Amino acid sequence: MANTNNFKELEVKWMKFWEEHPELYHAKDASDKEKKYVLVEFPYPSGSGLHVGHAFSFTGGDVYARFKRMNNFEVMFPMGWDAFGLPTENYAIKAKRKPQDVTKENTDKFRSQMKRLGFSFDWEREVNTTDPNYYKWTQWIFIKLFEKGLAYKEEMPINWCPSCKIGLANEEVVNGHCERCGAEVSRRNISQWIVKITEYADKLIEGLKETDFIEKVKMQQINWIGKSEGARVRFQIKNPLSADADISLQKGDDFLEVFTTRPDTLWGVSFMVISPEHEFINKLVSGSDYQISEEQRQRVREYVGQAKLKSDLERAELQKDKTGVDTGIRMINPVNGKEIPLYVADYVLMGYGTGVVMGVPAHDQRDWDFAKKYNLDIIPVIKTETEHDYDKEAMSAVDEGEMINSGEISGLRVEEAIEKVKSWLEEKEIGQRTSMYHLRDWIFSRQHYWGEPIPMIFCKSCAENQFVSSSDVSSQLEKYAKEKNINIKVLKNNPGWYPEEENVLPIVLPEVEAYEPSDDGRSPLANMKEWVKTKCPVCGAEAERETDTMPNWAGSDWYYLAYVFANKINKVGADSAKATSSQSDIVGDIFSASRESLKRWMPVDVYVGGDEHNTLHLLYSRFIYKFLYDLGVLPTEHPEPYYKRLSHGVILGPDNQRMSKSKGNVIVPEMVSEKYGVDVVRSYMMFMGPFDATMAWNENTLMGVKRFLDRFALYVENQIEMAKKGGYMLDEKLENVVNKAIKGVTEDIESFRYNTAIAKMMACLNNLSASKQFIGLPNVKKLVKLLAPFAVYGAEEWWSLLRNEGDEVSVHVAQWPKYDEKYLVEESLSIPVAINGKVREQLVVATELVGENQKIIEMAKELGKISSWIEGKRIIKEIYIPGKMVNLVVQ
RNA sequence: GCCGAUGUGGCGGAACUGGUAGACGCGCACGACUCAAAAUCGUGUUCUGUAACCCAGAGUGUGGGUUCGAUUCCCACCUUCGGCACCA
Repeated sequence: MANTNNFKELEVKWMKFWEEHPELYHAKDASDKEKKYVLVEFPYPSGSGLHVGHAFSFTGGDVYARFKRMNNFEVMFPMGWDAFGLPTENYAIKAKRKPQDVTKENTDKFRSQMKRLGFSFDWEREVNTTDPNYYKWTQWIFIKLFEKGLAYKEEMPINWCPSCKIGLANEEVVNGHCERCGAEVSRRNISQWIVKITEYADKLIEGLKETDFIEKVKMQQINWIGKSEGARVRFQIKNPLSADADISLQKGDDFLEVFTTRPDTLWGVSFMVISPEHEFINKLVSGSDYQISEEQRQRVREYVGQAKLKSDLERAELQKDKTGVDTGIRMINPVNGKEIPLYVADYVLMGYGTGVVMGVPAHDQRDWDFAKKYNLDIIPVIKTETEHDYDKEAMSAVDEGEMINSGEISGLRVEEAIEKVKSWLEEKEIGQRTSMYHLRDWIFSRQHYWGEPIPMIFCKSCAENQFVSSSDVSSQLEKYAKEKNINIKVLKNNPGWYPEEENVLPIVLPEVEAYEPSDDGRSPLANMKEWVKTKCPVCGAEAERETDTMPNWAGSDWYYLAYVFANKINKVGADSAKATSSQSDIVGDIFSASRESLKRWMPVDVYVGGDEHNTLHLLYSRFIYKFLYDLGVLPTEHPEPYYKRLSHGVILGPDNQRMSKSKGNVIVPEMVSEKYGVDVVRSYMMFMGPFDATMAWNENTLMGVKRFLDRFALYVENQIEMAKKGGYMLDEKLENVVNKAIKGVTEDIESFRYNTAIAKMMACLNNLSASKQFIGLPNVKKLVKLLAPFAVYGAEEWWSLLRNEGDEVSVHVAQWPKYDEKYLVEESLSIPVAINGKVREQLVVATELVGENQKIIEMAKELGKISSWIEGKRIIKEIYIPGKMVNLVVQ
């Protein structure tokens, strides 16, 4: 019998059975059933195997998938491997092995551990990002990004991790340190591929409305994108030395542009500040084009020099103490013609806005700090009902009130003023409405081996010839652009760069001798001279392949789509050497070839993942989905990849600390399963607390769950014995217990409240076993089904003992039990009776009397304790909430 | 500092739209079984007062408010956690 002591035997038995019946968990493309796409984040297959976090979140997804499957949905619950990445590469270097082989080993290990834990993954849809037939399409997507002008090459300072020897995206730098290894990040100039995710900033905000993510996740996404609406405003530079001086600013020769979210405060501007990195500063200190004294020029030069020495981190740390220098330049405020000084100060960032800000000390704390220090005017332009002391601090972030000291807009309310000034700026062509984003473009190049090669070719000859405007090359380029349907601008913006021909994809990672990245920042692939050498698709000259690879995110940006047509991704394992580039059955791209399947399965209904991926992975993958959608290869109507996002919690070690090898508090699911059985571990993890909570592992609580499962097993056994003896009286009360459990468990699983679902089954079993009566085998079967999503092995065993002719071969595809309303109604119920809101006694009434309000109140008053409570007192109010309670207000 | 959460017994946590606070589990106490222990089973378990109760009072971070009635709604504050941080 299936108690938790012979669990090993059962696990072996049923694992084998499921292995022989893959159709149980296979998601059919063609089926009359409604679809349900349940996705859990695919893991990075590390060498140490599945950890508790994996087991926990996968179980959460698995319970839901099984539940939906039993509720007659065609469920897709796939699994794959996000297998590119540094740990494998580092391990391979150390162990002198091929990353491909290491990956194969790790994924095999993960797969078998997952099978043991009883996850109902559809293994026919397994994908692996390092499979050349998978990354063929990752590369294809990149080519499309390039063709649409969303990927460009740029020489730019990047965040460089000296320890990992890799460029990092802004998103991967945490407080100036490498997210992965913690080393301090420095700056380095490297030519990088950049993806223009900023182009989708608005769509990524808008799209959130179409999802059912929890508020927290939506806020994280919105904050990360950081949209501010405002206006650009041009301020004239007063009195340049000569009108035709060789000064080129952003849009002309004699003005500087600022970005402001509050154009209404323009009358309060008493100075301007420019960032030390601004191009104008270079011109100012090096030339003699502006009428400022040599002394001032020298002071600016010194200040800029000092600012350069500070790291971003230092600059941020010194935020309270604002420093700056008057440049000597005077600006003209366009709204009132007032002359104001231009300062240079490092609290103004070059990377946001225009690198120049207007100082409104009365209404911005930073400007106020600066104005106080340099004794600049503080001009209030907004008046609110409360008095404000401008000597103490700024009155910042005021979004209501009345404009004052502001010429023709004085008297307007703030919102009106903002609108009016914006229109006025546009009318007079001094500025225009615009938005700024905190989100930066996405640095897509990595200088490592174990990643997808970026499928681009660089032709030096083309790059050079384009600029000497050889008409011959130019026409060839135009011809190529036309043929490939690429906007010629894209090619001109990236001189010499062309995508690989689609029909040669995938560009397979060659096997190299050494995987170590070089200190000069080039990827190990650069050493593969033969591989690097190729022909220019435009001029035919000798050209070079890109040697950078893609970031980790690339493969996970579209994997939820890959599952849908996994059968078309010709799996050849992780061994690139055996890869074939021909997939004759696919004409054009695999997305278009899979329209029907995509239509059927997308979007993902429930996406289970960790908080750590709520910003980056979610944002990147939503971006790629939207891009593919706009490209027209996704046939879905929903412009978002995931409908619901579920953020799973974290399991801490028994000491209430995050698990780590150094603390020695790591719980390994495989070991615990070995000791107590998979069913116990799964059920315990789901019982610990809410699915999204942070909880400490506690073996005592686990023992409680084990006891429950043992008692359940014993109960089933006893019931079967009783059935053999035959003849039983149906007890309505027990029917009520069973049906209440069905209702409760069903509702709880539906809303991912697994902990209370299990609690309800415990309560149910406690009630049933207390009675020691036979409840009938059909009822026993119902209970087994309720437990099936959690205790997958035990349930299968009990089912095999209980099933009749014609029943499903596996409990996991059996019909989920339905409760019967008639058993939910109890004969009588007990209504609490309160005096002044405090419950004093229970009134037991027959259910059919519940609606008779007056009668109930009278009965309540007659109860012994109640009558003594109200004796001699005046009843002011009598309240009866039908079926819920009686409250008598007395004085 | 800003944004978002969070706070309930000795502990993990229940209480879904305001209606019996503490489900379920752990722990603890007592009892049964046992030579004994473990395991298992049974009973009790928010706190205070009482030998004890069908007794009384207090009680969901703090202070106020709305209500017949508040863990739940409103206001102010505090704690802890997560994210962002000179973003103009």
